[in-house]
Amino acid sequence: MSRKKLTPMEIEVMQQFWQLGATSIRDIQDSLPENRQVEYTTVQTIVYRLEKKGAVRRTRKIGNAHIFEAVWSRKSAIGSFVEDFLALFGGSAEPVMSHLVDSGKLNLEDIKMLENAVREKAKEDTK
Amino acid sequence: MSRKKLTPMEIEVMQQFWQLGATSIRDIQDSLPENRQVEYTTVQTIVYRLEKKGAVRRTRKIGNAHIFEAVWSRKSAIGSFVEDFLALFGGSAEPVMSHLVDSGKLNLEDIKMLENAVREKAKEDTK
DNA sequence: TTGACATTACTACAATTGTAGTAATTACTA
DNA sequence: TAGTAATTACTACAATTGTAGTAATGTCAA
Repeated sequence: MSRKKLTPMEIEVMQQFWQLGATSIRDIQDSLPENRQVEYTTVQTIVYRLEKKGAVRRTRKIGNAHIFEAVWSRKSAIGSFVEDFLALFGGSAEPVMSHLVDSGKLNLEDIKMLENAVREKAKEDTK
Repeated sequence: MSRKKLTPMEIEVMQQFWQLGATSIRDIQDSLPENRQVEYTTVQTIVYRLEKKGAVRRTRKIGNAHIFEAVWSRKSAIGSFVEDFLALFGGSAEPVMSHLVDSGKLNLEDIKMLENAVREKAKEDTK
């Protein structure tokens, strides 16, 4: 069913849901980073759009306010983002990895953990 | 100077420049994947926008046609894409790596190469 | 119960993006 | 050199995105 894509601003709001769990629009607004403060109704619009896309849903009301929660997991959102990204640049993970190494975002420790993860996965897969 | 961001369609066209080198709009159009065929003037618009952003430039004319070439390298474009992506999801490379492992896009051989690359880089850095 | 404050539901709007049409111009061919 | 085919330069336009305003409604405290 190929879920609709999220825009950067929508992701930013989703981050808050992933962090806070079920919560109100006001709380989302308050939890945005200082340098990203926007009006209440701006957050509201984004949340409504996320709802329309199926990324969040209303769960209940507290007083006057609707409480929303994420429907899409962070993991899956990251997954489709990475997939789209890779597709755009040819489908291979290599260029991304190269960049991470070049920019110093990956050290030997990270590599070690990755290696273990890959081994684990291999074990899982053959089970 | 924080270069302007490229849209997905613009990236798609840049891919062709990176592949073909200096070339004409017609050739870009022809080289797009079959499932992405668009009108000549569509490609033209994208190229003009890329030119405005400084991502490509005109080099010379062949007959009637302008020849354009990439100004921004593939490597740097990928770099800023990855950076933006990471920033959006918290700045750490971890979630991306996890996805690559989970989706089977990284195997032990890839890891080995990464490890070497990291070691090489470490050596470079201390030099 | 009522009035103030919060929240909702709805509308707006400019910039960007993907897509393409059209008119004018250029260049090669017969 | 004149006609035609390609290319350019310019314009258009709907959908999406980021941002927010406004009017109506709901809720709670006094």
